[in-house]
Parts: sequence; structure tokens; C-alpha cells
Amino acid sequence: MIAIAVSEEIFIFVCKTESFIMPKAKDPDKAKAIHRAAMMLVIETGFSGLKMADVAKEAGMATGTLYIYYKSKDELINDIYLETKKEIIALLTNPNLVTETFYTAYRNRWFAYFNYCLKNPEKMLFVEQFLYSGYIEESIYNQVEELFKPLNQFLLDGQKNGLVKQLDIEILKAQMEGAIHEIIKMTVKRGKTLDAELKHECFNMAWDSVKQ
Amino acid sequence: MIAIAVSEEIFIFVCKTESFIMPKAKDPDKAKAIHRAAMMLVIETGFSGLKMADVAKEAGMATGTLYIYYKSKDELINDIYLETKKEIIALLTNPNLVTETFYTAYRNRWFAYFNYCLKNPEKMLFVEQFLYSGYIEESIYNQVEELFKPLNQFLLDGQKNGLVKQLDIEILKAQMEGAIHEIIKMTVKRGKTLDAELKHECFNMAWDSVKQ
Amino acid sequence: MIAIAVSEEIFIFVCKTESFIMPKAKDPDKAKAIHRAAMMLVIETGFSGLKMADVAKEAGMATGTLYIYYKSKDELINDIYLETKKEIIALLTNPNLVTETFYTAYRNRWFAYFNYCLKNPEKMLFVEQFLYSGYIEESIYNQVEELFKPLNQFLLDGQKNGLVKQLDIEILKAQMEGAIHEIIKMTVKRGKTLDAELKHECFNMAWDSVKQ
Amino acid sequence: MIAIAVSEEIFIFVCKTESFIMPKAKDPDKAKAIHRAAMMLVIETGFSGLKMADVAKEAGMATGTLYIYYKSKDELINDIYLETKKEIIALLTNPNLVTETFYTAYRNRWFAYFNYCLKNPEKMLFVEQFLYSGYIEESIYNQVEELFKPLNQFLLDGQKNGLVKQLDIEILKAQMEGAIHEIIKMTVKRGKTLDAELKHECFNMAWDSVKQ
DNA sequence: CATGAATGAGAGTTCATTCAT
DNA sequence: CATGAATGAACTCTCATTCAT
Repeated sequence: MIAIAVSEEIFIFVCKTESFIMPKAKDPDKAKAIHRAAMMLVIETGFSGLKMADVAKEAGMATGTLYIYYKSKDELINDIYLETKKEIIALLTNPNLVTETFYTAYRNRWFAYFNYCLKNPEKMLFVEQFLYSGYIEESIYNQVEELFKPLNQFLLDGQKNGLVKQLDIEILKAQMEGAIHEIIKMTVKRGKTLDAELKHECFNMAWDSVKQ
Repeated sequence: MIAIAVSEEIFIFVCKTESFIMPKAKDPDKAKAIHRAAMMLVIETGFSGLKMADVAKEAGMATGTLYIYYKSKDELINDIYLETKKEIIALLTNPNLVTETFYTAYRNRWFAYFNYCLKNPEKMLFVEQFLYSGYIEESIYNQVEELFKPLNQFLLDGQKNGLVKQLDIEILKAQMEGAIHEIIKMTVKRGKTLDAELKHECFNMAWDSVKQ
Repeated sequence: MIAIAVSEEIFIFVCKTESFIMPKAKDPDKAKAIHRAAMMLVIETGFSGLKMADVAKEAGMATGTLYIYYKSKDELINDIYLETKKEIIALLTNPNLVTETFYTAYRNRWFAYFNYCLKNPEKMLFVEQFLYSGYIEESIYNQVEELFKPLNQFLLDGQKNGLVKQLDIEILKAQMEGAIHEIIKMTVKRGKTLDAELKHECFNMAWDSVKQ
Repeated sequence: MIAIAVSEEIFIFVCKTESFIMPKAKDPDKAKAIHRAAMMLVIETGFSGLKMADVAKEAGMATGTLYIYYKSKDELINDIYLETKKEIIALLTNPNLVTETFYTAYRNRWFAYFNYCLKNPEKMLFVEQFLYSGYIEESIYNQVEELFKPLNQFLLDGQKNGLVKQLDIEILKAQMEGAIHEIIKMTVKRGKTLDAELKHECFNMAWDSVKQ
């Protein structure tokens, strides 16, 4: 390693990385492992059955380690919610989904979300359960509300063009989201699988319900 | 209550009747009061926040009294679920709902359930949350499944007559139930009220989604 | 038991005490047992070694029971302090201690406190340790300060009559209290006993130090 | 600190010297920094509130570093006690304090200790608290006892010459030490300052209490 | 039957200590 | 030698359940 004095207080060090002690950063994979473990356990046993000791064991670490990454059980749970919601928003605002016609754009979004839920039922269930778990913190709730606002515009455009029923946007969203969630839940609960055709029929129901 | 010592062993107590526990016969209303209290508290604080002491307080009795009516917290919660589900089944199999055409019969049933949820959101929410609370006992779950089977016939008839989409009955039910629940939840959360017209539009969405 | 209706809502009940279910009151002896146990353990192991489980065991009850009487460990410790300080104040403001001359009154007070400390070294030690334990709550501290103020007047009178050195009252009190505590601590630590004569010589030191 | 990648393996770091850990010989000041930090924190938060992580932070180093200088928290605390006591003994056995008359020698010693406590209240408080903290190790306690013995001779000489009250030496020491500590504690607690005159009056109290 | 103080197993969290970097 | 993330035993506190009154 070479040290060059620039001034009395400022130095330049040139060195190979491995010979320089990098401050050991908090392991970003650990936070994700904790997320995953906690989410799975919530689905298995509910929020009331979630124990930090179990999360630690499932994530392959000591209990104390959880508290390096999250201040408390509450914070952990709220953070999982927030991160999952952000993931969903990123998914639904993906520019790739935008297409020429409203119908195809709607279909793209519906399938994106439907497939996401089908692939990550634990995430969908977690988010659903969370809202009535008693763990939610208002600030987190509001933050998520804010993030979702841009998505409303899409449906408003559909209404303006006379393609979507003239109803409160929140009702339209509830209709679609509620149906998707319930279908996925039923699917998981009964161990069913949905082939492409079945998915398309589910989509048709969704479209039929909201189309003008 | 005022206590006046007449002698070392004899006291006079002056009190309002309700603050003096008169020995009385087993109160059949108590079980219902416990139900109501527990359900409200689950909605407010989630299953993880439900404490027997709070249930007792909310129901206006001592903790010990709860255990006269229910063997345990688990049993209490499962019983609430079972009773609520029975109430819903009774509602949906009410002979008054049967009418000439499939459409009107469907409409009657949809409105019956929708209005029930709107009037008793705590019951609907309790039932929804319960399934993933970790409290559910398999025997109770199976019992409820059994009770609901007769209702499927109604939709099967609709399909036979070409009025309802040719889809797995469970998917159809999930579509309808999920949408209703989500709309009600949104309504409650945002403090909205639904007038007759709005309800009808919600029904239209439901009908559009399942009709052939 | 005889019940006499005074009005529709007010009743008079006359009964032998044992035939009337008295609401089971929190046992006042338990609170004292907890005090005693906690105090002893603090002296033995210091505040840092005080464990609620040990307090419970020493007091002959379950851990949970402690929390019926005290909201937290902090509150328990602060309450012990407050109660002990109140006891000391009651002792020092006992009208029996007042006598004709300032000297005899001072002597009475000094001996009252010295003997109290000698008989209850654990209380004295607890109070001494407490102030720097990190457990003290400001409100409790202020409350005690307030209660002690009346005692200052006694020394002020001594100064007015030219019997006591003209020094800040707080310094005079510190001189006396510090000396007493340290002598008692030494006595306890070394397992010494103080006979009447020795006590009197200790008093003479105290008096010599403050007298004009 | 700024890191600039020159290649995949070579980096340039620009930083203020103090934020870059230069490999250096074992720093003899570190043990003292740890002492100071621990002592301050004990005074602020008591022994029960002393955390090794806080000591490290206060001393400007990592937790692990503490364990290079001290085997354990216990050892650290006991070492602080021992070192402080040694410092006090060195102070009181300073040959400069010896003078012609017993009175002036006594006065010199009293002022030396009083001023030491006034200047280092944290040390005095630490030592006071330590004895009842539950951390003390018997070997350390005995070692300190042994070191203090020579000081007794001084008072014994005073008694032989009829200048000091004929009382157990330990009682005399307790009287003096207790008074000094309590006056200093009061001073610190109330934010008072003691001028030369006031100090002298404190000394007079001390002298009056022990003089024959 | 009704009460609520008492119980104690079990949960969340902390923190002295270790060790790979 | 210095670091600080990781560890897990041990602590405080909670709460479902019991039982004497």
C-alpha cells in the first residue's frame, strides 16, 4: 500500500483491495433471508404464531442477529410489508406493460399481478393478513397509499375512453384485487394448478366485470 | 358500595343492585357477549393482539368467567368461526331467496351476502382472518366445508342452463366472494357508504364476471 | 343474609362477613414482602445483579405476581426508595423528638436516625446506592426533595440561636448524614457492634462538627 | 472516505488520517481511554446501565478492542477500582504532605483528598458505588485493604499525642471520609462551587469532629 | 356461577463475548 | 492489533389458565 500526503490531514492510499480492511458491511443477503423466513412462517402459523426464535432458526442464524437488521419484531413485519408492496408497485409500473390499446395494457397488468401472486402466494397472503394483524404502523400504511396513487391514472384513462365502468376507482380496484387474491388462495389451499387456459378464463371474468 | 360494621362479624352493605352479584341462573346471553367482544377485539387488534383479559373486560365480566363458557382461547375462537359460518349458511340457504329465474335467485343471494357483510363487517373480517390465523382446527374447517357443499348445486344448475361460465365452481365462488369482501373492506377502511345504486353496480360487476 | 329494598335501585344487605364474598383485595403484605426481598437482594448483589426472578423467589411467589403489584422493575425500585424515604421522614419529624433545648432535640434526632440506620442497614444502603443506580426517576427524586424541606427549618433555628455553624444547610446535612452512613457501613462490613458509649462518642463527633 | 476504483483490484482511498486505521504499535493510552469512558458512564447510568458497547463508543473504538486490553467487563471494572485506589493512596502518602505539626499534616491530607474528590468526582463516586455493585472481587478488595493500612499510623500518632479523640481508627476514618464524600456529592448534584473559605469551613467541621 | 389474584411457561429483547476479516 | 457482525444465554415482562374465595 502506498500513502501519499496531500495535506497534513488528507492522505491518498493506493492499495489492493484485499490488503485493505474493508469495514465489514451488514450482509444484505441476511436481511432478505430474514424476510423470507418470517414471511413463510407467517403464512404457516399466522402473525400470532410468529416467534422471533423461529424466524432466526428458519433463516439460519441466531436470534440476536435479527436485531442487528431490525429494531424489533414490529419493524421487521412492517418492513416486509413495505418491501413487498414496493416490489408489486415496481411490477405494475414496469414500462414493458404499456402497449397500444387499453385492453392489452390492462391484460398485461392483470397477468403480471396474477402471475406474481401465483408464484409468490406467501407474499400476497402476507400483505393481505398484515392489514388486519394489528402490527401495521400508520406511517407505513400512508407511505404505501402514496406509492399506489400513480396506478389509479391508468384506470381513469380507461374510464375517460369509455372502456371501463364509471365507478369509484377504489371499488374497481377492490373488485379486481379481491377476486385475484381469493382465486389464488383457493388454488393454493386446494393444491390446484392453473394452466394457461384457466388463467385466461380468470382474466376474462376480471375483464367482464370492469369493462363498460 | 358502602360497608357499615354493626359488630365485628355483622356488616351492613348498601349498594346499587347491579354492583352486587346476585346469585342467578346461568346466563345464556353471556356466551354471545363473549362472542361479540372477542370478534370486535380481533378486528381492532388482530388475532395476535387478542387477550382473554381484554375479552372479559369488553364483555363486562371477569377472566375466570370466560372459562365457564369456553374451555380455552382456541375453542372460543374456533367456536366464533363455526357459529358465524353457520349464520352465513343459514342466510344463503334461506328459502325466501329462491325465485323463478336463475338471475333473480343469484341476485337475491348476492345481495343477501353483500348486505350481511356490509352490516357485519366484523364477522366477515373475522372469518377471513381466521383461516390464516394459525388458530383453526382441522375438524372445524372440515365441518364448515361440509356445510357449504349444498350451495354449490345452485351454481352447477346455472352452468347446466348455460347461464354461468363453464369454470371450476371453486373459481367462480372465489371470484365472487373475493370481490365482495374486498369491496366491503375498502368501504369500511375508507369510511365510505354505499347507496342502493352503487350496490347495484357492484352486483353488475359480479354478474358480468360470472355470466356466460 | 337479609336484603332490604330501600328503593328500586338501592338495597341494604345485612350479613355476616364470611357469608359475603368480599372482593379479593390485593394483598398488602405481598407488596411489603416484595419490598423486603428486593432490598435484601440489592444489598447482596447490587442493582446490576437484581433479577426479578430472584425477587419473586425470595418473596415466595411467582414472577408474574410481582407485576400485579408493580408495573415494572423500575417502578418497584423507585417505590422502595420512596417508601423508605417516607419512613425516614416520619421518623425524623416524630413530635416525640422535640424537646426544650436545641441540643437535646438535635441529639434525639441524631440518635433516632443513627439507630434507624444501624437497625436497618439494608434500607440505608439501598437509599444510598439508589441515587446513582441509574434507576431513579426525576419525579420521585423531586417528590422526596419536597418532603425533606421541612426538616431544614430545625437547623436554621439552631443557626439563628448561634448554636450551629453559619454554613449552607445542605453542607451541614451532608456532613452529618455522610458521617453516619459511612460509620454504619464500616460497622456492618467489619461485623462490629456499637455499644451505648461508642454511639455516644459518634454523636459527640457529629455535634462537635456542627456546633458553633 | 472516498474510494476510487483504478482497476478491479486496485483502489484509491482518500481520507482524513484519523478515519483510516494506521497499523500502529499497541497504544498505551487506550487502556486509560477505556478507564475514563467506563468511569464516566458508570456515573451517568450506574453499574446496571454500563454496557461494553457504550464504553467502546465513548472511548472511540470497537467493542472487540476492549477485550484486547481487558479480559472481561468484571476485570475492567475491578481494574478501574484498583487503579483509582492506588492513585488515592499515592496522593495521601505523598511525602510533601508531611509537616512539623500534626494539625498541619492533617490539614494537608484533608485538603489533598478533598480537592482530589472535588476535581475527580467521577472517581470518588465510582469507588463508592463499586463496593456495593456486586462486581467486586475479594482479592481486589483485600489488596486495597492492605495498601491502606500504612495510613492508619498517622492517626494513631495523633491519638498518642492526645490530639485526636480516642476512638476506633476505622470510626474516625469513616467520619471523615463519609463527610467529605457526602459534601462533594451534594456539591456536584446541586451544581454548587466551593470557594477557599467554604472549603476551610468544611475542614473545620472535619477537624472539630476528630480533635480531642 | 362468578371473581380476579396468582401462576409460570414462554415470548421479545439485550448485551458480554467471540472471531473472521 | 483493530474491527463490528454474529452469537445465544439470560433477562424482563406477558398472558392463558387456574382456583380459593
